[in-house]
Amino acid sequence: MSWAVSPSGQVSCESCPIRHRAVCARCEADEFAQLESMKFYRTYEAGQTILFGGDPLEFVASVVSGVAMATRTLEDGRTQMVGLLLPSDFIGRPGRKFAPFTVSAATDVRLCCFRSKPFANLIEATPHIAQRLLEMTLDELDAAREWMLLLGRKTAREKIASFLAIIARRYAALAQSAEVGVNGVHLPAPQKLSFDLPLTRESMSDYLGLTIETVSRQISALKRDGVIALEGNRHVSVPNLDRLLAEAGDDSEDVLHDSAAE
Amino acid sequence: MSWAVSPSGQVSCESCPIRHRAVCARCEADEFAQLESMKFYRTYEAGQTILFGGDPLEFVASVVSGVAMATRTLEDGRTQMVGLLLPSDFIGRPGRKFAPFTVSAATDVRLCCFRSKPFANLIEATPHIAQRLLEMTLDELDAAREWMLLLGRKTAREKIASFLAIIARRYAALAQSAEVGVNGVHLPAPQKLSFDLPLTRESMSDYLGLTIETVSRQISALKRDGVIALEGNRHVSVPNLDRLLAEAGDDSEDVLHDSAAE
DNA sequence: TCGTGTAATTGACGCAGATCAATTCAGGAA
DNA sequence: TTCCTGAATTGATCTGCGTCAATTACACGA
Repeated sequence: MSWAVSPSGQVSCESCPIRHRAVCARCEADEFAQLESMKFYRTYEAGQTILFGGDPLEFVASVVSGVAMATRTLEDGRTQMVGLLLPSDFIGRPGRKFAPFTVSAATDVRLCCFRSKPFANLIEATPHIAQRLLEMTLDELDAAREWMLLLGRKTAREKIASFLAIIARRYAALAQSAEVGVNGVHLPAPQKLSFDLPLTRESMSDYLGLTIETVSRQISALKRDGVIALEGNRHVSVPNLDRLLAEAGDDSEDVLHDSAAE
Repeated sequence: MSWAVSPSGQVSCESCPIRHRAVCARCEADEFAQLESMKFYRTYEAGQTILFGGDPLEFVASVVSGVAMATRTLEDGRTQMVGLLLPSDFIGRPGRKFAPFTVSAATDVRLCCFRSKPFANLIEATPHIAQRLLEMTLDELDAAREWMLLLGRKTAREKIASFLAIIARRYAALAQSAEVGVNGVHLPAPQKLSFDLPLTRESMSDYLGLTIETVSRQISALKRDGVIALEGNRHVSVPNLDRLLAEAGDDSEDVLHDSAAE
C-alpha cells in the first residue's frame, strides 16, 4: 500500500490556504473543531503513487497544496487521466470501499486526511459538509462534461489550447481566493498572464487522450504561431488570452460562469 | 423555450416505476407528500428538444420513462453527448440558473418535474433528498470517468462494444429493480440477453465521439464476427456476454460493482 | 563547471477513422 | 401490398494523429 511518506508539521485550520474552498468551507465552529481533531497530513513527492486503483480506501482527503492526478488504465497499459486534483479538491467518496482509480502526485503534494469511517459518520451528522461535498461534486461533474467534449470532439491543437486555458483559469481562481501567488502564477495585467505547467508532457498526453509526441508538436506549433511563449519546458506565458480561447474552440466561455449559489 | 408538450395523466408516487431509484428514493412519508404535491409531468416525443443549452432553468426533473440525451456543441456544429439519461436519472442542479447543455428526447420521454425554487428550498430542509442527490451525482461522476476513458483511449470497435455493454447493464439493472420488462429488454438466461438500442446511429456516434459511418461499420464487424446479432436496426442480441465484455477492453468489470452503501 | 539521465523535440512513415458519395434498407401511410 | 422518406450501410479515398526512431535540451548532482 501507499501512505508511505513522512507526515510533517500540523497546520491550524484557521490559517489553512484551502479553508474557504475545500469540503470544510461551510462548517460552523463546532463542526470545524471536530474536523480539526480528526485530521492528519500526508505528503508525497512528485511521481509517487498515492493510491492504487482497486486498493481498499481507508482515508479521504483534501489536496492542500500541489497537483495530483486520477488515472484509469486498460489491460494493455493505455492510460487516461480522469481527474486533475488541485488544491481544495477532494479525494474519496463516503461509503466507498475500494479506489476506482489510481491517484498519483504530479508535483509534491500535501493532503489533509480523514479516516473514512469517522468521516462518513460526521457527514451523516453535519449537513454543512454534505452540502459542500454535493456542490463540489456537481462542479466536478460539470468539468468532466467539458472534458468529455474535449476528448470526443476537439482536434489536437484545440485540446492543447483548452488545457492551457483550463490551467490558467483554475490557477487564477486559486490565486484570487488565496490572494497570493501559487505555483509560480502571476497575473500582471488582465489579458497577459504566465504560469508553470503542473504536468509533464506525458501527463498532459494522458489528460488529453493524445501521445506525448503530438502534445510536443502542437505546443511547438502554438509557440511558432505566437499564441504562447515558453521559458524552459514548463513556464508558459500567454500574450493574448482571447487568442488562446479562440484556439480552444469553445463556443464561448459562457456556461461555466454560472454560480451554484442560490 | 421548450416545455412545449401537453401534460398528461398524473400518477401516484406509490406506483411510480422509479420510486426506489430516483432522487426521492430515500424520502420519509412527510417529505414524500411534499414532493407529491409539487410534482407535475411533462412528456416529449422522440427527437424533441427538452431544453436548450443556455436557457434559463425553471425546472428540475426526474426521467420517469424513455431516454434523454445531454449534449454539448462546438461553434462549428461538432456535437458530443455528455449525459445519457435513463429512467430515474435527474436533470438539473439546485441553484443553477442556466442550462449548461442541451437536453433532448431520444425516445418518447416522460419527466416528473419540480419548479427549481421550491425544490431548492425543499433540499435545504430535507437531508434525505440531498443525500440521495449526492449519491446519484457521485454515481454519475463515476460513469463520466469511465466515459472519459472510452473517449480518450478506446478504439472504435471497443467503443461500440463498451456502449452495448453499458446499455445492456443499465437496462438489466432497471428491469431488475422494476421486476418487469422495460423497453423491450429480456433476460431469458444469464449469459444470453437481448435489448433494443435506445439511440439512432447518429446519437451513438455523438455518444462515442465517432462518425455515423464508423459506428455502422463497427456494428457490422461485430455482427460478422458473431459477437452480436441484429434483428432490424435496433434490436440487438448478445449470445455471449463475456465475449462482448472482452471486446470492450476494460481490465475487468471490478470497480463499478462497489456499492455506495455504508 | 561538467557530465549524466530523463524529458522533450523533431522527422519519416503508416494506419484508424474521417470524409465524400452512392446505394440499400426499414418502417409507416395510403 | 406498394410507395416513400429518413436511417443505415457500404465503398473509395484522404488525413490527422500514432508509431518508430533519432537527436537535442534540460535539471540536477558531483
